[in-house]
Amino acid sequence: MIDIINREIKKFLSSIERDEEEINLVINKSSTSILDDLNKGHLTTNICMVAASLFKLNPKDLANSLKNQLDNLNLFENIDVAGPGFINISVSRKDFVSIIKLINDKKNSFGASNIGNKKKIQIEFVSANPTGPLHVGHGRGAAYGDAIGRILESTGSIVEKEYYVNDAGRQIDILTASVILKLIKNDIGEYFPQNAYKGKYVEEISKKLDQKIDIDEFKKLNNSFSDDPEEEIDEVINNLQELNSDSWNTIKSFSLRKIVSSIEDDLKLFNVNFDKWFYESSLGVIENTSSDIASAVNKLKKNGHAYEKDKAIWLNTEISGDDKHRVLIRDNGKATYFASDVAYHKNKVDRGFDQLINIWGADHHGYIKRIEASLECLGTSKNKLIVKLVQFANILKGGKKVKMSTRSGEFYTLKNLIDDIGSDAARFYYLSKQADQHLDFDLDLAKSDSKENIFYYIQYAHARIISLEDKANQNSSNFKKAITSIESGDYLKCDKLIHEITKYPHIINKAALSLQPHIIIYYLRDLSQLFHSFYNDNHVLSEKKENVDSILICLSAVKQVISNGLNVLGISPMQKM
RNA sequence: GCGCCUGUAGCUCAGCUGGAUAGAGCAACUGCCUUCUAAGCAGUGGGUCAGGAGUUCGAAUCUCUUCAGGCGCGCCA
Repeated sequence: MIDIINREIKKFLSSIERDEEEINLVINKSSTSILDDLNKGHLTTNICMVAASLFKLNPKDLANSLKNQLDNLNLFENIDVAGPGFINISVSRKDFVSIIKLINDKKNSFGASNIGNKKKIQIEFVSANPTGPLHVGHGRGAAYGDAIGRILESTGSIVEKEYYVNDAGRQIDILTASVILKLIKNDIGEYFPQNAYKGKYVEEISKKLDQKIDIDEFKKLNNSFSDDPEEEIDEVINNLQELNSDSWNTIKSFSLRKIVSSIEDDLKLFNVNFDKWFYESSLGVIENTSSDIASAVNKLKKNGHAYEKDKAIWLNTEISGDDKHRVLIRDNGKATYFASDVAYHKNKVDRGFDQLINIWGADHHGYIKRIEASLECLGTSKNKLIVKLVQFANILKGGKKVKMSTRSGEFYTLKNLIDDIGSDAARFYYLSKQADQHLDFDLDLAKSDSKENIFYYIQYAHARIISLEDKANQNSSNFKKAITSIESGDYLKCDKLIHEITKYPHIINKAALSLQPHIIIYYLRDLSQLFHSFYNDNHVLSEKKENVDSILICLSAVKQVISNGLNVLGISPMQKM
């Protein structure tokens, strides 16, 4: 219906003799949409006001001529010119209620579209260092990345979800050292460097190690190290590596494997599944000229964006407005983390994605410009990459912030959260606020049984409809599959609900285009609120037979929309509460 | 100092590619369960959209500026 109106608007605009460019501008700046308030009609367009301001015409005059043109189509029930120049349109009753049948026919696929045009999109998210369990901060990135993946997929994009495993850096050496120190703790008097990982999981990994690994050499660990915590941990790492490099490597890869698989397990519990786990180490080392990392750096050197200064290799990142040049290869010959990341992004581009989406913690925002610069330097538009920042989440328990630092070892993990309130509620609350804004995640609220707990409020609507259907089936099983009394206009009390479910596909499209899952949550709350209100005002099963038939079919569409909305967020609708 | 995010009701937040009277929930106060799930519904009160200036027929929304809060500014990862 909106398409028809838009076509007429185009015709209308061409009739006022303006060049095509101007007309397109008007079309882009205006919008034809579903009216918020059903009392005003079903659809609305602000086109006349936009055109009036651009063409210096009177908006009401424009609106009246457009109204006449639309009237002549004989398609609509009623057309009003309202306020400063809105055109509000009411469609026929038959068209208005047709959405019910459409939803019940399309079922799970209602709301799906092809606006994504089969674009190949890669989303990289979570990508937490594999040095410990995921904490609640990572959970937000996981929920967000996975949700936009689902939304984009349902709107016709081809999505690949990827986790980048930082397995090549110093952090893994610290982890390895931590595990070894736990192994030999009885021989070295419980010595433990300040900067080593102290969490319980470290000891658990050490206990799972194969007994046959030779650890005797490690017991000869020096007994004095630097007072500086950073230097201390490096000295310990070097010392351990020298004592037995074979065992070191074995323990290192074992620890990494254990951590990655526990991260994977936690994410599965959270209903997040990655298509690919990409290891930083697979980019190779700079010394190997055929490695990804060497070829990326060489390409940058060749095309003049990278240069040598003070024995280091620098990249000129000013192309994207970065404020200083960045080091790729240190003066000691080792590649920086940035160099790996440049190579990684080159690798992604080479894999042929149309769009890359990175979801990063907000503390990485300073990093965006240099990565964009590296893409430009490698001959790829920086527009190929979208970086979405996820702000921190504070977890509140009893009104107090819950700590989450990895080093100290004591922290509230994502797993703890899932055990506490369940994966669905956790995902829901993570998604309930725009990702790039601070979130206070109140655990007491997530468990509470009031209307303030929107998660249950929405689930309750879904469960109530199912329960109503069950009751109806017990009473009598021969329901007509027809909405006769709603269509005829005999029964009007579902109209607000019908109007609301009409909006759903637009909501999904909006969420997809803006990468904002929270839009769906607020929509579902509004829909649920309309349902609860309807449910309280009307005792469905005591209505006369034709009405009951109609209402049940309508509510089944409402149920379907709630279910689709939750599913696209990775949340399972509840059948019973 | 520079950069990014934020400031909307007492509290937690929607609304932001400019559009109709700025919305929810909580908290406060009133009502509604011998009938389909009260984790529900209906109602009342509550606003300098942080302050100021500008652009516009029209600004919570765009621009500039001030103030306040969070985060980031390594040859760390």
